Amino acid sequence: MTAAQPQLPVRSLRKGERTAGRILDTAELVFAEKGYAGASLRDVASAAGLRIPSLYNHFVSKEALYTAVLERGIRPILELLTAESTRKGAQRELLVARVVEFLAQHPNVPRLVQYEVLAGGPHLAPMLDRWFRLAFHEAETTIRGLPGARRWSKEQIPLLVIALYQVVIGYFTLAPFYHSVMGTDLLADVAVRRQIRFLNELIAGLLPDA
Amino acid sequence: MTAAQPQLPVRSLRKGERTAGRILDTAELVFAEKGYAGASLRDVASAAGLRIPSLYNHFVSKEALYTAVLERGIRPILELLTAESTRKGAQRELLVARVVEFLAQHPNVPRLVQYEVLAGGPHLAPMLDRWFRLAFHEAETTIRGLPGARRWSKEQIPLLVIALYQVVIGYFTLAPFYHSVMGTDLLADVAVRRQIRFLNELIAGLLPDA
Amino acid sequence: MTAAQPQLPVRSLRKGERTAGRILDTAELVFAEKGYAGASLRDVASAAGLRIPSLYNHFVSKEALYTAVLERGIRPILELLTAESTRKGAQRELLVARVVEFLAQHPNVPRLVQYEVLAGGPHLAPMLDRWFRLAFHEAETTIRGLPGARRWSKEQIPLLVIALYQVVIGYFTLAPFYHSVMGTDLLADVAVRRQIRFLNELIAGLLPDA
Amino acid sequence: MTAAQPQLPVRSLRKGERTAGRILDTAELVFAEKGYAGASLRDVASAAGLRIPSLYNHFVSKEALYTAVLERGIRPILELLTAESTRKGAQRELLVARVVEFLAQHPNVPRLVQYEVLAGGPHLAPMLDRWFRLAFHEAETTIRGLPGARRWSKEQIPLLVIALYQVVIGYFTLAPFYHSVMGTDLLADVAVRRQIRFLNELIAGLLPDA
DNA sequence: GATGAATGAGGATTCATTCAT
DNA sequence: AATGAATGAATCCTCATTCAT
Repeated sequence: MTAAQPQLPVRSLRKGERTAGRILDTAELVFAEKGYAGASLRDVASAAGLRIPSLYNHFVSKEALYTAVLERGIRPILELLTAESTRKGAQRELLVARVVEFLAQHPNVPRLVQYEVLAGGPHLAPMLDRWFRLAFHEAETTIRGLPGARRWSKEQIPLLVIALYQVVIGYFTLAPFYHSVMGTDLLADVAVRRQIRFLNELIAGLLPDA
Repeated sequence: MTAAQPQLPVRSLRKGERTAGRILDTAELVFAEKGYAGASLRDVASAAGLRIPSLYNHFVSKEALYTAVLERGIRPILELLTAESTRKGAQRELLVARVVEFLAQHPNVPRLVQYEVLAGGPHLAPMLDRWFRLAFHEAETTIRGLPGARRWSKEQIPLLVIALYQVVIGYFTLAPFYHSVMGTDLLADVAVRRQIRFLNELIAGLLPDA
Repeated sequence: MTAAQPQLPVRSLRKGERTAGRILDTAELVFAEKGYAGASLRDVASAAGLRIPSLYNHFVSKEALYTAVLERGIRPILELLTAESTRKGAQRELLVARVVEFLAQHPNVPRLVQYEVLAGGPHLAPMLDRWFRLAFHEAETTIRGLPGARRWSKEQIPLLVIALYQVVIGYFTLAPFYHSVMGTDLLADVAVRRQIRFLNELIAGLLPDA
Repeated sequence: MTAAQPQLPVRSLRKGERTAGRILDTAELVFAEKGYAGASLRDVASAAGLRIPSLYNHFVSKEALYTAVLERGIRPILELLTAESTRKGAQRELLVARVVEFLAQHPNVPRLVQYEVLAGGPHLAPMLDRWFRLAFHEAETTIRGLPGARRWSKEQIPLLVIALYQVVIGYFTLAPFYHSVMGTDLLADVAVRRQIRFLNELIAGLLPDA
């Protein structure tokens, strides 16, 4: 507050901000595992090394914490999409790779989104709404501009978008369950790279360049 | 259920069975909407026109009711898959159509499955386990036997199966949210038929016959 | 439910109704002692010999219980006033006596009312509102019709009503505190009879008949 | 407060004392509105433009703050009574006027007192105890010495005191509620003067000089 | 078979208080 | 002197479950 704190580095966070970040991290994990209804503040607090009331020093309610988690998780994807949407279509392979790589590093996010979609989410995350509309419209127009899109009728384009969305998101959504049932860890590095390659070939198959 | 109840017409069910069925129906809806954690017996009971304790005359616990709902929802798909798996590969288009048609008529089922998969399900539904393994292995071997499979490497086949699974299931999972956000009802008859056609073309595109 | 319960006497209450009544009784006491904010459901439950959740089998919330207590306490006075208001003015001594006797037998009621008045009550007890308006208007017109009212100016009548209200109610409101501080029990039978006599003389002094 | 702080002008208060005074002011308001149980330190702090922990720099606990508010509110009345009690009986009209005027300028005080009386106060305000005993005894002996007291029996004198107490205090206690229900502001200047006149006439009626 | 009543366990949230800064 | 952060205790309330009717 006074000018007498000179050497405080720009990057450093105050204690409260660090705690809030830690809460966000653990809450993201808990919500991604159990969904909003299934997650209790007790889970979040104990995973964060706090008592329940302490959470209220950083977030005004369970719901506020949840939406904060959601916002923080989704915003980067949003930015990725809006940034990439200005580029030329030829770089669409890169976009898929980037999104998948981000999701692979934040595997909680697709789970949060899936839970939210299942719950009918909008009332909990109005921003999800925007994102969906944006992403789907964006994808549709992008695909329509591709030469390979001639294979699909006008009404099939949205179905293609939905399908791609499910393939991309669902891979991560399914991962833990797939691991426990089939024994294969889809989140391992090799697996993710393989999935990126697969997705590119899939897209190439569905939207051939020539 | 057995023929050993002489003085009742074959089709008729005892009152208790009718009530149990009604409970299953409403519970399926409630669980599909809110997931296991988010659904309360109060929701189920009031939707069924009963008081909570009455549920216990038909199911020993919330969990038992839930697994009964799950079993009843999944069994037909299981039977569909095992029955179809004995047929020749040329009929795979039919299989997709049948599965999708079943899901379209029971749109709660894919939602139940998705919630369950997200929750890490096995401990709640041991039968889901069997089904997954079976379905995925079945699908893999079926695909491997197709001529169009040459396009995909051995390691990509499971990814293809996962992708197809997500595309089929996810269509219904997403439907309510898609409706509320985009205004299009994916569960309408036309939409479902369009999706079946789309899926056949998609499969044809990914696994060309020649 | 069936006609097979013949000898059930009309007066008898079902178990649930008895319990609800008991809860109302103890809640009245607790709320009268501590006010709405100061009373906890724990107090009420343990005084009623129940656990807290059981209260919710009979009242949907703390507030609902509170308003039920308030209604039950105030209604008889309301009826007393409306019934008496049709009588001739000469019997006003009787009215005071009746009200005071009722309050003496239900000493919680004036305390509930006082707490409620202090808290600004209306939002908790919309019926209190009606009662107040009714009682004050009633009293004003009654007093205006008396010969002794000539002593007071038009603007003083409401003040007289307020004063009488405070004297009547306040006697019981003050009783427990007065007892603990001065050692005199204002709720004892003799004391109440003395107060009735005093009130009549007071009224006679303020509104002399001739 | 003491003259021993040379370099500060006599009237000025240190910053801390100013803050403490502000806290007392807002706490008085909050406690008068909601009572001790219904008021939270959050209410007090935010009304005072502070955060909760800051209150503890000035008062060691909620209870200490409360009793400080009570003391500060009641002391002037106490002083008024003890000072006036030495005067001659003929000036009793002045006494009533002074008390009522003080209460009109500090309408929170009668509310605090009423809440406290309802709650059975002594344990929270041992000083209230003294005051009550003093005030009631004082009033009794004063009244007994008046010529008009012959109308009342020995046992009725305390009842008369109680009645007068209720009339004086209750006017202010009722004011906010009366305002919201009847639309008349009893705390307005005219209303207060009218009440003073009314009280004098009331006393004159009950204790006629001749 | 249906239900009112009762309850242990747990839900989110508020509160008064403390302490380090 | 002011406050952000932390917390034990208690708040109201919901939940799944049981039992007597």
